[in-house]
Amino acid sequence: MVNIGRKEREYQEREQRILEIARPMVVREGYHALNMNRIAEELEYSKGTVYNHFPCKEEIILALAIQTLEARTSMFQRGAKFVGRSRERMQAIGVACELFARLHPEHFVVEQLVRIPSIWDKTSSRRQQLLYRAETDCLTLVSSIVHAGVGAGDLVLPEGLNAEELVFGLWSMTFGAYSMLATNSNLPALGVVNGYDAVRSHLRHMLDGYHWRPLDAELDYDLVVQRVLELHFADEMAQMAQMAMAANHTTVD
Amino acid sequence: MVNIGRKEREYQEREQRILEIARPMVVREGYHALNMNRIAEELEYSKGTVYNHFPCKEEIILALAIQTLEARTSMFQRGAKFVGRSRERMQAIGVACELFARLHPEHFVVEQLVRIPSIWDKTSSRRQQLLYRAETDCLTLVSSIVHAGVGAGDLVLPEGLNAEELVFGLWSMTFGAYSMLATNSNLPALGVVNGYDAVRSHLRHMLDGYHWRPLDAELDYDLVVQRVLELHFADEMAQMAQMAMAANHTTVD
DNA sequence: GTCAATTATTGACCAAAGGTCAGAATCCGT
DNA sequence: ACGGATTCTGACCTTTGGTCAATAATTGAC
Repeated sequence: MVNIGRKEREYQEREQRILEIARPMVVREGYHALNMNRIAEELEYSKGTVYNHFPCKEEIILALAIQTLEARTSMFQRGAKFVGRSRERMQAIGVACELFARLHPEHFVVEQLVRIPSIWDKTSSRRQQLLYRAETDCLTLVSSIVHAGVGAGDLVLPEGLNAEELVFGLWSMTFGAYSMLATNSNLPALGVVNGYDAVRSHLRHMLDGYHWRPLDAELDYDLVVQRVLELHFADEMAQMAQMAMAANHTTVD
Repeated sequence: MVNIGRKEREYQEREQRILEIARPMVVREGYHALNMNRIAEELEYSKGTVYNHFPCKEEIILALAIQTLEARTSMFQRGAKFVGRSRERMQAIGVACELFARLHPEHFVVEQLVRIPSIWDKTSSRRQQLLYRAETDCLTLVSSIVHAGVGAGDLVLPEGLNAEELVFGLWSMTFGAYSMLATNSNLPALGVVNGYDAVRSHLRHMLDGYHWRPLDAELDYDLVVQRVLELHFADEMAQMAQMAMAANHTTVD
C-alpha cells in the first residue's frame, strides 16, 4: 500500500502548491486577478486538474481563509502561553493579534473576501464547516481566558452578556479596525494618525470599562506587552523592527 | 435653455434609476449577479448608454456606497439633534447607527464590497473623492460630539489619542460587528446569542473606560435610548416593531 | 510481462459577461 | 427644412469560469 500512500501524498502536496500559487495572486493583484488559467499554468498542470482539487474559484478563497485562521490561532496559542493573571494573558492575545495583522496583512484580504455572500454561497458546505471549526477553535481559545478571569474573580460579566459575546466585541473591534486600516487610505486625512495605537487604547479602555482586574491603572500593561514580545514573539519583533527600518529608508530616500 | 435643463434632468433621473436597479441586484443576488446586460435590459436602454453613465461595473458599486454613506449620515444627523449632554448625544448616534444597520442591512453589503481592493482600484479617483468627502462629513459629525464632550469637561482624552481616533474606534466596532452579524451565520453556534445587545454593551463600557461622563452608572442610558427613539425615530421604531412581529409569525408558523 | 480495468490528466470547447465603437437615430439652433 | 452636434445602439471582441469526451497513466490479476 506504499504506492497509494505516495499518490495520496502527491495529491496533498499539489493541493498545497495550488494554494501557495493562489495566495500571492489574490494578495498582490486582487480577487479579479485570481485566474484559474494562470494557476494551472504556474502549477504546470492542466485546468481540469486544478478543478479536480477545487470545484470552483471561490473554494480556493475559502481554503486560503481556513489556512489564515489556522495561522492566526497558532499565533494566539503562542501568546496564550504567557504566564500571568487572566487580563495579562488577554493582553498577550492582543499582542499576537496586532502582530498578525501588521506582519501578515495579506491574510486580512482573504478573510474579507470570504465573507462576501456571492463568494461564500458558491462554496461547498463541507469546507464551510471546516472554516466554522477553525473559527470555533480560535474563539474558544480566547473565551477560555475570559472564563478564567471570571473564575478567578477578576472579571464579573454584566447580566445578559456571556464570555463569547465579550470575545465577539474584541473580535469586532480588531476585525473592523484592521480591515479599515488595510483598505481605507483616507484614514490619515480623517485625522486617524496612528490606528494601531488607537486600537490598543480602545481595547484596554473597553476592558477597563468591564472592570477586568487588574485595571490599566493598577498594572503597567505596556510592560506586559514588552515581556510578551520578548518571551514569545522574539522573531516577530525582529521582523517588525526590520519593517520599520525599511520604511524609514524609503522615507529618507 | 429650458430644453437643456430637461435633458440634464432626464440624464440625472436615469442615473438614479440605474442605481435603483443595481442595488437590489447586488443585495438580493450578490455581486456576481450585478450584470451590465441585465441593468441595460431593466433600464430599457442599451448597454452603451449604461456605460455612458458609469465607466465600469465597479463604479456603480462605488456610487451605491456613496448613497449609503449619505443615508447613514442623514440618519446620524437626526440622532444628533437630541438635546442633552455630549455622551447622551453620542448615545443618540449609537441608536441611529444600530437602527440603520438593522433596518437597512442591504446598505452594509455595499459598504463591504467597496472596500475590496480589486473593486476599489477600478473606480475613478473623482468618485473616490466623493466617497472620501461623504466619509469625512459623517466622521466630522460624530467627532464634533466628542469635541463637545471635551469642551464641556465631560471627557478627557488620554495622551496620544485624538477625537477622530476615538470615533475610529466606535466606527471599527460597529463596522466589524455589524459586518459579521450580517455575514457570519456561525455566530449563534459560537455562543453569540444577541449580537446587537452585545455591541451596545461594548460601546457603553468602552466609553465608560474613557470616563466619559455621565458614566453608565450615573445615568439611565436605556431611558435615553427610549427618548431618542420616541423623539427622533418614531417611524423607524414602528418599522422595527413590524419586523419583529413578522419574525415572530414565521417562528410560530 | 501482458493486458484489461480503473483512475488521472488533458485541453478543446462552451457560455456568460465586461467592455468597445462605428454607425444610426435624435435633437437643436438657425 | 437643414446640417452639425449629441446621444444611443447593439453587434462584436476578449476574457475567463467551467465542462467533458478523449487520452494517458497506473494498477493489479494472471
